[in-house]
Amino acid sequence: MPKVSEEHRVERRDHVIEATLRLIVDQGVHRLSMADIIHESGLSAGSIYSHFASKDEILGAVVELSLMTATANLRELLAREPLPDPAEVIERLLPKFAGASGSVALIQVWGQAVVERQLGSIATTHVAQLREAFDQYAEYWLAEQGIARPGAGRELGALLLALSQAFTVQTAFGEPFEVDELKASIVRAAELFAAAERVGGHRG
Amino acid sequence: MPKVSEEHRVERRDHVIEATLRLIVDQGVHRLSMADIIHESGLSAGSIYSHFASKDEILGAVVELSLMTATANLRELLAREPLPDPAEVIERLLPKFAGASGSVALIQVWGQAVVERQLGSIATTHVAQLREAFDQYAEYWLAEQGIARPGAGRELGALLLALSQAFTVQTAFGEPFEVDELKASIVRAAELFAAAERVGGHRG
DNA sequence: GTCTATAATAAGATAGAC
DNA sequence: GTCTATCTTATTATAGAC
Repeated sequence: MPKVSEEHRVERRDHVIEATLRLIVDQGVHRLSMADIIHESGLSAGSIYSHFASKDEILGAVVELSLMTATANLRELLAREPLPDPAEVIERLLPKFAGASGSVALIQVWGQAVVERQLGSIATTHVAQLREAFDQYAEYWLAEQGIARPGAGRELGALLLALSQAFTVQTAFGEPFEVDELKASIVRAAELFAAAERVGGHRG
Repeated sequence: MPKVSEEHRVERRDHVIEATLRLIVDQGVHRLSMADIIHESGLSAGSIYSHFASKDEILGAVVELSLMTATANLRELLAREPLPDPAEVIERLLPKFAGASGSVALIQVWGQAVVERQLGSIATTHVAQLREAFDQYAEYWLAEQGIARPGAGRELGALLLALSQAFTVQTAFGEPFEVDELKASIVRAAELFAAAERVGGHRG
């Protein structure tokens, strides 16, 4: 196995993937052409096609990277001491690009994943992992609040994942959404959840 | 003003818009070609171009219709007696197509709106209206629960709008999301909100 | 208004030299 | 592996008859 060559290969692929991601943020998937990717990456057509079989393969790699990034970020947050609060977790899920860019990219990625079989199955895998990470975070966070009811973590995890999706949508849109208001909603929802658990657990 | 002609015009436009929407649900915006629209609508190229200046104009109309539909549906729900519960409201927001299709279309529409200036401003308007309708629904619903604190409607409205966005994402994806779990989250969040208001109002 | 046929261009992918 | 040049097909939009 030639090691240098392998490193080079990965480096080149990442370079192309990131150029593509930038383009998607700027102009959207539906205006994305190979000519754009060639220009933005600074590589040539021949070079790109020696690393990717097709434009679709590049898109697949972009989808995978985007979704993996969110899960990786959440896992990193899970390991922090002290544990970040729910609003912070959701805010730091997409730091690949600053501000709205990560959200814009992710929404485009969703649009692809929802419509293309192959991308959809990639997405399913990563989303399941993201969900697990959220459940675990919720469990830890509830434990800090002195709550340990089995199942509570999963319930709050579901809510937080849902709210993180809303966060993605709203930051991508910008106007007329207000990020601070949404963050307040998230914090409040989590607090209400914890308070209710503290008082009486989940009433059926 | 020739009335028949005007009706005809609107009818033809709607026909094209709905054909386009079907295609978007099936194959996504990024694979949408005029040839597809021509075939799916059953009209000819010449006919379509006599009603729309360009493919982009068709897409704009699709975006506008999709977003208007959600607001219109919510307003209709607002007028119902008895008032539907939060989970039902969110579920019935996108009944234009049954099941996941409405969500799939809407996610595609978001992807477009987030990236194209012109579509973005259309979206901003409609989203603001949707938000207002949600606030009002929340106010009514809280009133039914015996809660009338000024501002409470806006707070719950923000939460419900956010959760409706998550609902759109999750129904569009399908696996591994579970709609019933999300609906349970929505109901529970609303109930916790109401319960907290009943006990002590919003603590700062 | 609507149709068929087609012009003009854009886009994905490959060939072949280095 | 990488480049330039190019092939081939798709694609948007229009022309002109009816």
